[in-house]
Amino acid sequence: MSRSGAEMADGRSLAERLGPSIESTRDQEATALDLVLTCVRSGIMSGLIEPGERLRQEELAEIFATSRIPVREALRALEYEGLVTSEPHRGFTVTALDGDLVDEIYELRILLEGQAVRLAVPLLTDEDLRDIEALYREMQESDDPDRALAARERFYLRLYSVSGRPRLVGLIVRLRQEVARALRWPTLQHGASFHQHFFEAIQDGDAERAVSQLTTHYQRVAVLIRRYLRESEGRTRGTPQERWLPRSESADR
Amino acid sequence: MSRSGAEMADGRSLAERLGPSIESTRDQEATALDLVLTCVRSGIMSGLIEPGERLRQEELAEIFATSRIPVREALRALEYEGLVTSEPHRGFTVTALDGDLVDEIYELRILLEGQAVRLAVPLLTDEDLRDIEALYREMQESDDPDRALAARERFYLRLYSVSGRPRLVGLIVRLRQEVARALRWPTLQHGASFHQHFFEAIQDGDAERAVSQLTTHYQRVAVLIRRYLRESEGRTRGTPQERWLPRSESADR
DNA sequence: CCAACCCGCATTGGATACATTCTAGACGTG
DNA sequence: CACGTCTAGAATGTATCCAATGCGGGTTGG
Repeated sequence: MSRSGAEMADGRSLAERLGPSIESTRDQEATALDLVLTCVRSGIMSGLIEPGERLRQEELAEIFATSRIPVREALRALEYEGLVTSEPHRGFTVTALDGDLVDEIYELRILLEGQAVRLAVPLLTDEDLRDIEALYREMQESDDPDRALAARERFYLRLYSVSGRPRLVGLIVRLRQEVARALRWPTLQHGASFHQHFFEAIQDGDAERAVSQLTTHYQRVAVLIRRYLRESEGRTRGTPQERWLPRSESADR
Repeated sequence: MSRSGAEMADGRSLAERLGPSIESTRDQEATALDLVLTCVRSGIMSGLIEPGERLRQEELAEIFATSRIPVREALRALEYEGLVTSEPHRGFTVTALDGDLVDEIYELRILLEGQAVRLAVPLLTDEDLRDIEALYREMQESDDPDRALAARERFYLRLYSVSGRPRLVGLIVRLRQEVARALRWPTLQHGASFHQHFFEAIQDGDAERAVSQLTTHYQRVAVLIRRYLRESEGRTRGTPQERWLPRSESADR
């Protein structure tokens, strides 16, 4: 327990990678649970914490200057969100995305987001469209990638919420979150043009055209991510010890 | 702490209702968390624990002879599954099904189960069909409602798993679980005839006919459940103190 | 030199205890 | 009688401590 930052992945210890996020988030979150939850989630989604990396409760507790209890609850919450995986008495690891999982998630996203679009578009009011257009502009014009990504998520959330289906929207949000990491990877050259076509179809009230745009785009993105995963398969990232192979084939649980 | 069974709903204390399930489940589950999770979940789904009933952590901890920590983690897991709802500093309650929620869940089930059927039917092997037919017969011929229900769930699980989409199947299982309580209510007179048509379509390899059967059946069931909810709205079940009205309109969270 | 066994350590799972925050009901007052 | 306040109780959030499990290194025998 004396070694403070022995676990490395991209050369820096977990504490070093998470440090900045902690200080900016502290005092914004009411409880230690929320602090850990927010920081670890953004760390995973931003790629700071790599897929397959092991998350030790005590190490995180030390980093966040708290006890293991809030850490455990935060990790369990992340497990429900799909971002980490746990096995009894073996601990938590960041869920690794494999090609099959990515394909299935994008297939589900096409199904669910398509349904949300079909339900929402006929119900759009002028106020909805104004809000959505503002988010669209923020997303397209922002130079900061983080801001652009955040605006994009709010854009979709705002649009889909019009459907009046909270459960559907909740499922979509979780699926998007699960693959958000992958969007950091160099897959989104033609994202801007898709968003333009998609938004124009929304503006025109043409749900089917929007769904069609969305479908072909997601299919393409899934292929790109799969290719990226295959290409990066050879070069091992992180030390082999930290690269943590699951014991069983796929404990989906 | 001295009052062992002060909380009643159908006349028996929570401990009395959960007791048998505990003893039969203990030693099968690895951790205390799994024990509480399994017992409370089956208690909710079987109707032993009523919608709207309050679940106090300390009471459950006492019942399961454990501490509050595994109880809390189990309740959080059930919250994620949608079976219980929590509000800060007010505790956990069994999620009450309202008509809108039921409608949305059945809409989602039509979407997701329809997709699973379309994916699975073309892939069915002879072995798959044999297994599925065995489960179908068990479901139709069993006199014990519990056995019939269990067989039905395994029937659908076996069928949908053929699709090779574990995430899709997982979502379906959770949605079915959420409304499983409602199926205890007198809504399924014509269930048998639907299952027959559905199974025959599966046997014929006609996915679209199966999806069409499923769609109209689920739409009808949703209407029946909604009517049942409206009719039973007047007569309060349980003592008024236990009947726990949500404070806000719909904290879906 | 290699393999199998065994012991020790690291890590997770769980229990108890305490501080804090909120709710709900009773009480008093305008 | 209505409304605000106050207080007792409970539920939550967290820390610390103990038990159980799994993994790896070391040792010993062939």
